[in-house]
Amino acid sequence: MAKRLTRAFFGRSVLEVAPDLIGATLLFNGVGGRIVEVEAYHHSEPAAHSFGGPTPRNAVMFGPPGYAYVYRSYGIHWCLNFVCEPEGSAAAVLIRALEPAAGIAAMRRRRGMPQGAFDERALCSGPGKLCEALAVTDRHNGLPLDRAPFELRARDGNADVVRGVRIGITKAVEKPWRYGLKGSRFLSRPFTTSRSFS
DNA sequence: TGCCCGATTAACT
DNA sequence: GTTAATCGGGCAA
Repeated sequence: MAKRLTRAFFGRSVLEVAPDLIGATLLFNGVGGRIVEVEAYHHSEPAAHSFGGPTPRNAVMFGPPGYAYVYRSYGIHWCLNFVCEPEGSAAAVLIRALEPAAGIAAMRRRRGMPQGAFDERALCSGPGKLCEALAVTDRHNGLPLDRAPFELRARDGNADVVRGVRIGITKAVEKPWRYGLKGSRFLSRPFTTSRSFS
C-alpha cells in the first residue's frame, strides 16, 4: 500500500508539492482516484485568493499545511485545494482533475449521469465536477488531509509530468504553474505549451 | 448598502 | 466559437 501523505509532504514549496501530487491517489469517503491535474497558487502573485491578505473566505490558506481549502466558484461550484508551505505562506494546490478509480457508481449518481457504460472522463475532469462527484462542499473547508474523510496516498515511483499555464484566470496568466499527467485522457483540457520533466 | 466579477460548467451556434 | 446560470467576497460610498 502506498504511503499516506503527511503534513510534512505539504509543508514544502507549492511548486514542489504540485508536481509530486500528480499520480497520487485522492479518496474522499472512499470515493476518488488518481490525481492527474493540479494548479499551484501563492500569495505573492495576484491570481491567488490570498494575494490581498487574510479574509474570512481565505483564512484556511493562511493556516498550517495539510488542510483542505474549499471555496465557491462562480456562485455555483465548489473547488478543492490543499494548503502547502509553512504556515503563513498562504499557498495552495487546486485539484483540477482525477482519473476515477473508486466509487464510480456514486460519482455517476452525484453527477446526474447514467449508470451504464459510458465515458468516465466526464466525472472528474474539472475542479467543479470533481467536487460534485466526491461530494466535497464548504462543510469540509479546513479539514485535515491526513484523516477521514480524506485519504491521500503517494504515487509509486516517478510520473511523467507536463506543465503549462493555468486556466480561467486573468492575472499572472504567464506563470506555468499547471501540472498534469502526460498523455492522460482525464484532463480538464489538453496541455499545449507544455514541457516535460520528471 | 450597492455593485462588480470570478481558480466553472453545460448548452448552445 | 459564445453565453447564461448564480452568489458571496471585496471594496467603494
